[in-house]
Amino acid sequence: MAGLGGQTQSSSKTGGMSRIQEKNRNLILDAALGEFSKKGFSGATVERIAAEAGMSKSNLLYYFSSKEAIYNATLAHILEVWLAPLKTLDPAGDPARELAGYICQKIEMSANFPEASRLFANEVMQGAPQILPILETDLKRLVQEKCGVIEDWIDAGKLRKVDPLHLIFTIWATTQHYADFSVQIRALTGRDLSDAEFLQQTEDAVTSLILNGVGLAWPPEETEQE
Amino acid sequence: MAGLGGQTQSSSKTGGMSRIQEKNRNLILDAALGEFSKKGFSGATVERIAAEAGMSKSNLLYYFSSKEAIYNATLAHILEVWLAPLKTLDPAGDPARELAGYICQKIEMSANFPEASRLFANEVMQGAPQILPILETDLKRLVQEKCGVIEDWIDAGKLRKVDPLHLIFTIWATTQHYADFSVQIRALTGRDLSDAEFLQQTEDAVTSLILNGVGLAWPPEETEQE
DNA sequence: GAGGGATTTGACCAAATGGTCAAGATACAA
DNA sequence: TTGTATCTTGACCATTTGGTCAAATCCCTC
Repeated sequence: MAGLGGQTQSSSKTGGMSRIQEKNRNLILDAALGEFSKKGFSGATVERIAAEAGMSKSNLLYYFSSKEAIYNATLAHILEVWLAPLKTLDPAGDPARELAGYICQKIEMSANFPEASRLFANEVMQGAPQILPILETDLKRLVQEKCGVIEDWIDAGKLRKVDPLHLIFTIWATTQHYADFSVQIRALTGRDLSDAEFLQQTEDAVTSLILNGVGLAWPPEETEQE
Repeated sequence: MAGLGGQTQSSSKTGGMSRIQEKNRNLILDAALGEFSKKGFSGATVERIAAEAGMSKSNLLYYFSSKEAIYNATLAHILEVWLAPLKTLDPAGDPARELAGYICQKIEMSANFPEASRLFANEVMQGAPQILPILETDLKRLVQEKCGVIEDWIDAGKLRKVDPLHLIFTIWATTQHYADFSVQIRALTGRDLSDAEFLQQTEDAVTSLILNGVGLAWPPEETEQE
């Protein structure tokens, strides 16, 4: 495995692709996400991905040159949307609302795209063979920027003094846990995030725990919305 | 894979085993933990485990009848110690100290046995094919008991009203994150829990975040220790 | 130190799997 | 319609890998 290089030209760019190509690539990526997230890279088989995508293995290999290529494309495909929520943390916004919003976004990602979460978790747990470079550059830059935002909130006295890095890690850990360990959660509670009521409960519990953890009142006093 | 049944007679019971047997079984289990945690069940190979344990594949299969048997034994071997900390939550103790102690124990488990954490995470993420029954019985019972303890603290007014289940999930998620995602954490911070200073920082940050999250003062006022 | 069970191993096997290839089917432009 | 590029597939191959087996070696008891 050689790391996800530049050849992953366009995950969503439709340019220069026939209708058939675009349709089949999407079918494959969807199937691959299911298979890789369920079985991990080694446990996944090209044959099953092809079957799930409704085509022959040979045909799949016409679109992606190797198993690793499918894996990289799948990873690239989800990475963007997966890391997006953090970018929305607005320095100018109200810290409590910003953090609560971020937490809820992440929990809803876990609810709506649990497979993406597990794929990402799997990749990182195996040592991030493909995405390590991205973590060390793009993600690191983004995280440092947002740590700065949180620092500023702290310096402005809006937040209790907390290490921003560990706050971010805690938010990631907690929110993704509900996707990655959903089987365990279902075993213990009989429910998971696909249950709307449980989702709401989870958002409330996690948000209130973390917001109070950083010294912010939550839920905000309902004096006036405007 | 048929689930980890009763045939896993004795993970630590030394009875009825020659010295050679005990030595080799331990060598194998150690090697297997490394391999399985690094590569997952499918990615691991019996040959590599054997090599790591310093014996031939054939010999390994003399001690464990199949790859799955090694995997189950490894899982059983770590499960006990992995879930132990929760059992120490003492209803009679001071909630702040009890929770802080639990959190630190878990973080230190992540520091000292990151492979066990990743093996466990891997197993659960794949749907817990082997340990689901244990989760649904033993773990469920234990968690319910400890939720009761936390409820009692809340009813006694010692804790802010929080869903105990989500509190436990948050603690698990946060503490295990530092082991399971250590590669990502190293990519972002340049350090991980093997660094004593970072370990201390992490314990402080996580403990303070969660304890304050449930409405407990932390660190406790240093009035008098006795 | 001889006998016998426990331990160890290399040779081997069968199944699974990633990937190739050449031939056939399909869609689309002229 | 027809020719060509795109798309699709079954047959096939090489490698990996879990597991078997019989033969050899070791260890321990008597």
